[in-house]
Amino acid sequence: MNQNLANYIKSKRKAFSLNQKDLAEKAGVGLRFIRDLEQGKKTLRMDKVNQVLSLFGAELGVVDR
Amino acid sequence: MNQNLANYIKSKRKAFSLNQKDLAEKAGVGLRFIRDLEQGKKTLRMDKVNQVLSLFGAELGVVDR
DNA sequence: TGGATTTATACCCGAACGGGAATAAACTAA
DNA sequence: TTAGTTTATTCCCGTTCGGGTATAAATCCA
Repeated sequence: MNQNLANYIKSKRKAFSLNQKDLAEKAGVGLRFIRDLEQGKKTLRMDKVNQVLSLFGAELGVVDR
Repeated sequence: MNQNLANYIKSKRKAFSLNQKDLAEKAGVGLRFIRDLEQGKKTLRMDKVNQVLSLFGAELGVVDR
């Protein structure tokens, strides 16, 4: 799923024609975080991830594996 | 959604007749973490949350808001 | 090909997560 | 009630996340 999360963010970002820096600013997180996120880092903090997802009308939730 | 995550864990835990201590041990996380989780703390680390969810065949994923 | 833009990697460091333990509170049963 | 179990609150403290920055690598066009 982490690959999915990373890909979701990456594709959404590109769909909005944003670069990582712009996305970081819009989401209110650091550039480093966007990079960790798009590279599938697994130890991210949920609240920060949700800050980014909310820009795209999404959030973290429980899904079946 | 955080309330949902908290409630999901809590109801699953009870469905398996586990107390927080047992769940913590089975998931390989600290008791403090289970408590933070069930009380809806938003700044949890994704990997730790997934450690717990995997016991119930679930995981964190992107969902619509 | 070369220059500009974008992305990736590496470092420092403050802030806070999470483990563990102690204590208190809440709940249940006898 | 009282004892026993479970859950909640609070502390110390090591580990690491995430911001910021600098540098390198990759990508994109003209």
